[in-house]
Amino acid sequence: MSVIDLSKIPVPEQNLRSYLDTVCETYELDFAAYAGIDPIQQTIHGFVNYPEDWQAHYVKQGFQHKDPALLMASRSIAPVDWQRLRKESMFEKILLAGQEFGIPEQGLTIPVRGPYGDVGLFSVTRNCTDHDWKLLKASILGDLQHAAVHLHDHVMKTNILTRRLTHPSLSIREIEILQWVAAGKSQQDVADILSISNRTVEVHLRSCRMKLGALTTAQAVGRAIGLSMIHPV
Amino acid sequence: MSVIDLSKIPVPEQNLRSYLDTVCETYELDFAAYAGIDPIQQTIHGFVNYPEDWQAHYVKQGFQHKDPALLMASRSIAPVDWQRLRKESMFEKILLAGQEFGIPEQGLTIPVRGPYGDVGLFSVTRNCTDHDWKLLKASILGDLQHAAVHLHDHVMKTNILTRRLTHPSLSIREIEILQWVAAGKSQQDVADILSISNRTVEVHLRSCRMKLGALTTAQAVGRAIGLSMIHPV
DNA sequence: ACCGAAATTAGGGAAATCCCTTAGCCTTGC
DNA sequence: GCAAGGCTAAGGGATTTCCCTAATTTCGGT
Repeated sequence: MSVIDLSKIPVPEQNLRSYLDTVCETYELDFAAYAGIDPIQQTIHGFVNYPEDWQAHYVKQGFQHKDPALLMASRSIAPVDWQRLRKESMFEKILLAGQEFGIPEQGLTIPVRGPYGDVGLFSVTRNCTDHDWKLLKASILGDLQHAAVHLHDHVMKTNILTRRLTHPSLSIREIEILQWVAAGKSQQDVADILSISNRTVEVHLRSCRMKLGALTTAQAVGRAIGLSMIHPV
Repeated sequence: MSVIDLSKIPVPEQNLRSYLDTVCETYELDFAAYAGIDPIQQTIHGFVNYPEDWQAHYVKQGFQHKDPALLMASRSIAPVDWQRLRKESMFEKILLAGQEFGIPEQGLTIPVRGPYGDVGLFSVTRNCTDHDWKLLKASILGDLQHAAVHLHDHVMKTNILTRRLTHPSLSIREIEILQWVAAGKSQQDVADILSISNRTVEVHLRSCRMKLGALTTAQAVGRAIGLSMIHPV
């Protein structure tokens, strides 16, 4: 449950954190942050270009699990402007704490989702008036949205979050059978569909459970979906 | 600042079609289309400003279930340029069929996901050379991304899809029990944990299955995870 | 305050799954 | 060629899930 600084992880290409810097420079922003939610463990991994001390304070207080900006954005399709959160006490608290570290009041969090329940939250901040913020936002929102998608796509492709999503190796047959079970078929149904014995189906399912470390078939289905090895039907 | 404010568009669906027209005019595009995928029934609802006859032909052929542009975009985070699909025979077939109705070769499909497993696919097309398309794309991709997000957000906030999604409202008890089952607990385990009868647990699970339209508990777990109602454990 | 819909609680019996075991055939890799 | 692992198949018995029914409680609406 700790925030991992992805910028310290060796990435074949460019340092992701410097990408945030570039975004800030390009769009006249103060800070930018990316937080990726691991769809399996529900942990949050992030990298930011906030000041180190604010980052430390933020994590120490466990703000990443309470921050209304992240919570609301993780339930939203459209970007969430922090102005809409001002009435919330928890947000006020975080904002107040952030002021001591020079964190601006104006901000915006953009959610991006992938097909496997993965979520990326891209936040940017700027110290300015409400009016200026509105103007700035309107002019760069499209680009920020694009940047957010690009960022999350890149993170998911460079195995940072997905590394553990591909490891347990079910055989093709096992995945095939588990997919049918996830589609609501009984063992006998699957046996008939695949023209094999229901006993055989059961052996494969047991193998699936063992490999996935699941106690029941239902749990195995859940894990396999969480691991994006099969899809919910 | 060429982004269109979707929030000012009235509710009825006919106006969404006119929004597509507006997008096309603004960005010098020929056609635009939106397709929303119901995560439960796996059905596709859409509206387009393609010619009526192409639309009819497309649906009649069942292309919405085979179209590589839709399939790939529904598994992608980033937008999918149709140029990347040219090698696929099915795409070639659809493109060839579309040519008779004046459907351009250049196109782009942008996926947008919501927190409930809902997916919106926003496609635009333009008849031009590869080079011109590349230039156009680079200049408007951010805005299109933004438009796609607001389109899907708007549809989800007003449309039938939303009703389908918010309606499978499992009770707190049902979610609690399904979450335990997803964690590998048996009915009796859950009964002991919650200090209720295993019969009661079973009834709740049956209710879960019914509400989620699932045939088996394993399928219900899968769907609930797909809908982010519970988490894989 | 009352009614109805939904949630929560169970029991009994039928059906399916799960576990342990053995075993032949085929492919892949060293 | 041989070993390892995947796919197939099966019996028997214990456990679990599933289906039908039904009582009690809770809660929003008139």
